[in-house]
Amino acid sequence: MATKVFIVDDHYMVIEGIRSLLQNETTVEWVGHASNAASCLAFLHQQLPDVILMDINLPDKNGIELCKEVRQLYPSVFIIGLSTFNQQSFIQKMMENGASGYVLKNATQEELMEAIKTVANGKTYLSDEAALSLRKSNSGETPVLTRREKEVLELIADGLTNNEIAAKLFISVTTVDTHRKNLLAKFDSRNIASLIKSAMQMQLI
Amino acid sequence: MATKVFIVDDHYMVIEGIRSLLQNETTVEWVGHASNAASCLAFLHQQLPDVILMDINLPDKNGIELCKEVRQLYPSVFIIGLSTFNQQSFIQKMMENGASGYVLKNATQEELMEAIKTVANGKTYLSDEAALSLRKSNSGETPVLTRREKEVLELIADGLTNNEIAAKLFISVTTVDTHRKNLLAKFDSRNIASLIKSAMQMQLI
DNA sequence: AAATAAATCATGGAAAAAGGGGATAATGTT
DNA sequence: AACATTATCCCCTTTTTCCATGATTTATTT
Repeated sequence: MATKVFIVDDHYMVIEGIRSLLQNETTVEWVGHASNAASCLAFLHQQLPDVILMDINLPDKNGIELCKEVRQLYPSVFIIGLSTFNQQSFIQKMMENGASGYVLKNATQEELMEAIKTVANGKTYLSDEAALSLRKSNSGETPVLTRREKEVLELIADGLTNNEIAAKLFISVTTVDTHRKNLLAKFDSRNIASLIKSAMQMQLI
Repeated sequence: MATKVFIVDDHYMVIEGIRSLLQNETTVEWVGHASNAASCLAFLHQQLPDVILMDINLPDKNGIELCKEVRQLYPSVFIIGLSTFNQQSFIQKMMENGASGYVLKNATQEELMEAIKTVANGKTYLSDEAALSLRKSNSGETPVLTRREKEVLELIADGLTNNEIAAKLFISVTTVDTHRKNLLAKFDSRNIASLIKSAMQMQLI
């Protein structure tokens, strides 16, 4: 029996591309597509595919959240993350939220088919590039922030001073200062300017 | 006679999508595709299309530079920028470097066809979203920086202090401080943290 | 229960940035 | 030549950040 595949992507050209790649495959059945999270959920209410190819950038909700929701509601449906960029943070978050695979949009037909087949069998598929950039990120760079640190970081980036942050979070200024110091250490930055730049590049803000 | 169209995009799925969208069109002839700047230039050496659909993110060179080069070498070839995002800065730069149009990757078949037809006739085509975000950027926000200010901004973002920047640029610290103050004013920021965030969002760093 | 990690608070001092004011030379534009 | 912009320079004050060092109370995990 053919594997039922559903696509969620807001880029018409990508949907067309995938459709064209899959149309000659007999082991795969295209059951439909959605261009946003809402219509994806509506579709799943009617019919369940085996595998969903899901873009991480959607207009109404980000794919990472949608991934989590779908997995909770329908544990039998496996999800493959789909993205233009192979950014560690995205791949990681997607996998943490229940995705079974990750494929870049420059994947070949063979790669895509292998991903679908692998994931449909309950296994995990990572494209070579994605696996590489995951390993790279785990073996260095991207710091792991605590909840509080993230919170403080956001406020710093919004231009608040330590005093203002302290007032806002109902904590002492010295505590904010400590968080700030820890942030600088974790990012290996000399000052807030370069810290913000790094954090933005790593998509942490 | 059919309009000869060539595609430069490093995403296989997008190429497939466009090919599929164009294959039933009799007024358009698909003459080939390239997945990077180098092989695009190699192709043009052999054969000249009427219109090139060009992604702005390419592995070896960014589409903006490639656009400029192609227009200088082959003024008869018109270029349509192609991108996932409708970011003012990209659209603007692409148009400044000789592109005749800009289309988002979520464009419909009709939109794409209209863009190709319009551009092939030597006119300009901007997708609605692109035109909107261009107007938005021109009518506010994004500050215009001088050469020196940009230079200083980069160094600040790299974590250098005023003293270090002064030493590096062979100017006085007070001058650097003035540039800093002007930057803060232009970005309407209270401090460097929020300035860097804004500048990163506006793709100025 | 013990160990680890996270969040909290503190002191004191040096360095840097932010905010206010003003001024002159060099370029580019009309 | 007149004007506008850009780049350069200076002083002074206050605020904020950065740095070093240390410590206590909550979670969280083993």
